[in-house]
Amino acid sequence: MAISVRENALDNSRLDILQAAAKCFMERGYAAASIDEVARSLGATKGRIYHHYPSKSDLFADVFRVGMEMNFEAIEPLRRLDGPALPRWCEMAQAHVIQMITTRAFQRAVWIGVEMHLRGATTPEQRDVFEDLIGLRTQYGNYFRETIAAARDEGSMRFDDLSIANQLMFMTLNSPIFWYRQRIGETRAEIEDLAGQVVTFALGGLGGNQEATR
Amino acid sequence: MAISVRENALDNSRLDILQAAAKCFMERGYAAASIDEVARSLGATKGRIYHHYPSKSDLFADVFRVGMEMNFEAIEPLRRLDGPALPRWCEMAQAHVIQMITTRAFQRAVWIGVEMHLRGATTPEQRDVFEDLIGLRTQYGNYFRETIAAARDEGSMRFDDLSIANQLMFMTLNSPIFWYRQRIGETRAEIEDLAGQVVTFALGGLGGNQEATR
DNA sequence: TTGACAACATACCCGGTAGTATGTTCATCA
DNA sequence: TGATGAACATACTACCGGGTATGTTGTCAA
Repeated sequence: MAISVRENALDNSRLDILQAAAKCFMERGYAAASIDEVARSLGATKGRIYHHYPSKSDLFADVFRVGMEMNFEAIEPLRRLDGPALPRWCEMAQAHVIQMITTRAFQRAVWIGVEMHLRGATTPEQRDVFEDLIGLRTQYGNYFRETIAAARDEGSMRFDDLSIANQLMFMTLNSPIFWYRQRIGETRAEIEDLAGQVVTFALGGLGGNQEATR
Repeated sequence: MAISVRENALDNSRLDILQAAAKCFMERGYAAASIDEVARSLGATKGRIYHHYPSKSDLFADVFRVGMEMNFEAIEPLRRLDGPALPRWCEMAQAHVIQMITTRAFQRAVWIGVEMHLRGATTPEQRDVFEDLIGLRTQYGNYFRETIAAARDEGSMRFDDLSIANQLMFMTLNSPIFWYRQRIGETRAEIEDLAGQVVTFALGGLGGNQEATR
């Protein structure tokens, strides 16, 4: 059908914009990233972007949303696994870290958005849209929070305050968005090994029983 | 002496500016923070700030520098302690986290500066000044890096890649600059307990022998 | 007492950027 | 085949914020 082709083209065009925007937001931050620069990196002009998004804020929000949607997709099948919480957490954490690495630009934008919200660096108009996105992020975070709480109850993790533990865990698991650099010719196995080291660190931090999973 | 009084007044004036600037940079980020806003939070105008600093970039650099100087002061006596590396690391880490909490605005600015450098979001003029500051930060980081390397050699820590472990450790120890909120009537003991949880997480992440320190 | 200078405040310029208003082109459809 | 609208590009405005040029006030030194 012609319509589906057009809609597909539309979606592709929007996806291109989103990817370029994510990269710019990652490289410059929200305030310093300009719409002109996003357009220039696409070989286009502002007109193209403002045709799809009413404002810079809305463009950023869409990057945020798509980033979170990718995260949900990545762990959705894992969080429903049966059995003890510890191996389930390991699977979820590993998938999360790989997600941070492979969709780094989007995840960096998510981080920026969360940070802006925490700092209150949002205008009243942004507030409503951000509330939704932060809600998504909180829900996603709760999946992990519930899992480590269960693991603690099962005796396979040991930590004091749940909120603090969750904070520190995410700080660790998210950290590749800051320091990861893509190597030329890097294999999937190398990325998984890297992610494994991050997960191992987080597991240790949560007082996890290393022997039980190795 | 009259001169020393005047110089002292100068230093106090500059310190006020630095504190206000650190707070603005923390709340808005480098790009979004404006000189006018820093001045306004001091009940002053731009003139005062540009009298002491030639540019926004130099003001930021001074915040960065002072933040790092405070860090060095905090761990200098500890890093020279004799004995095994593990308890020394615990002391250093605890002091570091408390530093992150008590001088949060400055440390947040340090983070912003490091991030800008990593992203290459610096102008050629900023480059030279930033190189110095990043050097300070690297030197500081090496104190910890050497300590955990020693601890691993001594068998009291267990991790794979030293660089990654150091990255993840700092990510954990620095994280209060993002999520810590001052509570009214909070005691020193409560802060130390909070810091203790952060240090414990990092220690576990580094494969530290928990029993040896408790 | 007066000249000089530090420590600001005031007023201004100007480049960059978000957002808008208006073309332009091309495909689709009646 | 002509009309219509999507998907952009072009040209423009408004404003904010870094930086500067200049005025003002108080202090100290000779």
